[in-house]
Amino acid sequence: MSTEIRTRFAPSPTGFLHIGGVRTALYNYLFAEKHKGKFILRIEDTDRSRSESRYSRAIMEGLRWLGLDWSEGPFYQSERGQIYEKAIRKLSEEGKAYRCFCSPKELAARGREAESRGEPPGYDGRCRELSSSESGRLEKEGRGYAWRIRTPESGAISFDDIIKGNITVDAATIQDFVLVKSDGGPAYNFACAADDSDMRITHVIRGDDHISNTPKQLLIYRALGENPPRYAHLPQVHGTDGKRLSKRTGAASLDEFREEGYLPGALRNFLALLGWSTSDAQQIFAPDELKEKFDLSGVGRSPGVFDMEKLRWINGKYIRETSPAELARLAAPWLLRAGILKSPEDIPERIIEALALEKEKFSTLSEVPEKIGFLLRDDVAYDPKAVSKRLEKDGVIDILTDIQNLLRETEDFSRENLEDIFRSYVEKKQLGAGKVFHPVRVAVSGQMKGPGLFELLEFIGRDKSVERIGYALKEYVK
RNA sequence: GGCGGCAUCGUCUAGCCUGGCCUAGGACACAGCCCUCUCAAGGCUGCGACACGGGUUCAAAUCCCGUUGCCGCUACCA
Repeated sequence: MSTEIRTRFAPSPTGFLHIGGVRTALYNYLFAEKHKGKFILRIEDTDRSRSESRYSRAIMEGLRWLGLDWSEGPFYQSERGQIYEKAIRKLSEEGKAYRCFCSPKELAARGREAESRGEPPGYDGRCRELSSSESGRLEKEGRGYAWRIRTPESGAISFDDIIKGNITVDAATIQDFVLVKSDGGPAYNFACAADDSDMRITHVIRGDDHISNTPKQLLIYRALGENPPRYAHLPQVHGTDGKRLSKRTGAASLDEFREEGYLPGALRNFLALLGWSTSDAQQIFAPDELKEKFDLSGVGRSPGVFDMEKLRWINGKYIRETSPAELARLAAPWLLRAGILKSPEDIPERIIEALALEKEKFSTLSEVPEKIGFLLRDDVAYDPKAVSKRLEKDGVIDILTDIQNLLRETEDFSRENLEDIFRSYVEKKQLGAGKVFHPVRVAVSGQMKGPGLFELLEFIGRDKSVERIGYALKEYVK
């Protein structure tokens, strides 16, 4: 019988969800899904002064938006005190942890001293061999204390990382680090290992900035007498400048991507590819295809740079595959803000039609208003460049006049029929198609770019088209 | 400083474990062409990389050693 795969995402609520963290969450989710296991959410809020519940809420909302639904949790470390107390009691009884009465101030001072002497800073082991009577006396004096682990003085600690391979560290380089802080709360490594153990996590998938923590956590597992999970350390994600991803290099928090108008599916697709790939280098994945194909063996070892251009490309691909009606629903917040849409509940058919005409031109949802605005406004904004290039030319006056007359008489204003009319006119007059199409396009829309001419005319309608050509003739054509 | 990690086109990467099929493949971006009424989309072509130096071998991107560079940890932060 194979054991259930259990992964977890363990953010600390000290800020908004960073895009690197999102990728970590995604890999954990995908790995668990692929193996029909569980994906657990654990909020690491042991830093009482920096943790805020609004961040926890934002993190969860972000994960839900991305579709990374967790199967257990959220568990808050701040509510799991009994777990850590029980563990520390066991360790203390077995002599694997001890109380340290040195205050942070003293520690810092001794650390600086050691450094000035050219020695490595860090804990000097002063309280390690305190007798129980001394220890009791110090406690009665009312001195605060922290719990430290008794670390081995020699030997090798090694583990086989799924991504990085075998990693070995000399135990002597690991100090007696703090397990429980003097405020009674667990320190990171302790809370993490105690929880991973308690939650029966089978695979710890996290950023490789945690590699140096792993031996410490292994030591805790060993002291607890538990079997450690498998570890998979993901390479970091950097910005274009090679540093940690930040606002300066584009965007850093999930919310920013959401506000820019990236689709959750596109972001998942992009993030999955940032560090992972299939051997055939597939770029675009259908819904649910990621969780089938994802595999930790396809994760690379080297850090990656967040490529905004590629994200835009993927997002555009996803937008092109979205139906106009769905797209209208998704773009509603931006349309609303631009004043193009009045109510998100009631999306006019006309907006959906406009979207259908311009769909392949958006990279993000935030670009939608500016790109369909010219189709929907009543007054045409004539682009000066378009006017000078396509209207202020010889022969335009005759062409527009002819076309205006033809359109005025046209009952069937469908794109197909319009095309027939234009084609036969062009043929009859022995003109190049562009010679006719371009001025009409500008006269009717004010722009040089846009949908195909016949779709454009059909969309605008006969009366408006005729009227606009008349206006252009009067105002712009010489 | 110590310890650990990483190193293929500008970017994401395939290949590395199990040397030869690699005159190093794909994707984004960029350039050109095609399609075409414009802009896109799409198609095609091009540009473009094994960090450096030694070794092992008939043969190295792939194995070994060293150098360099970048990153992380070295907290009673997580």
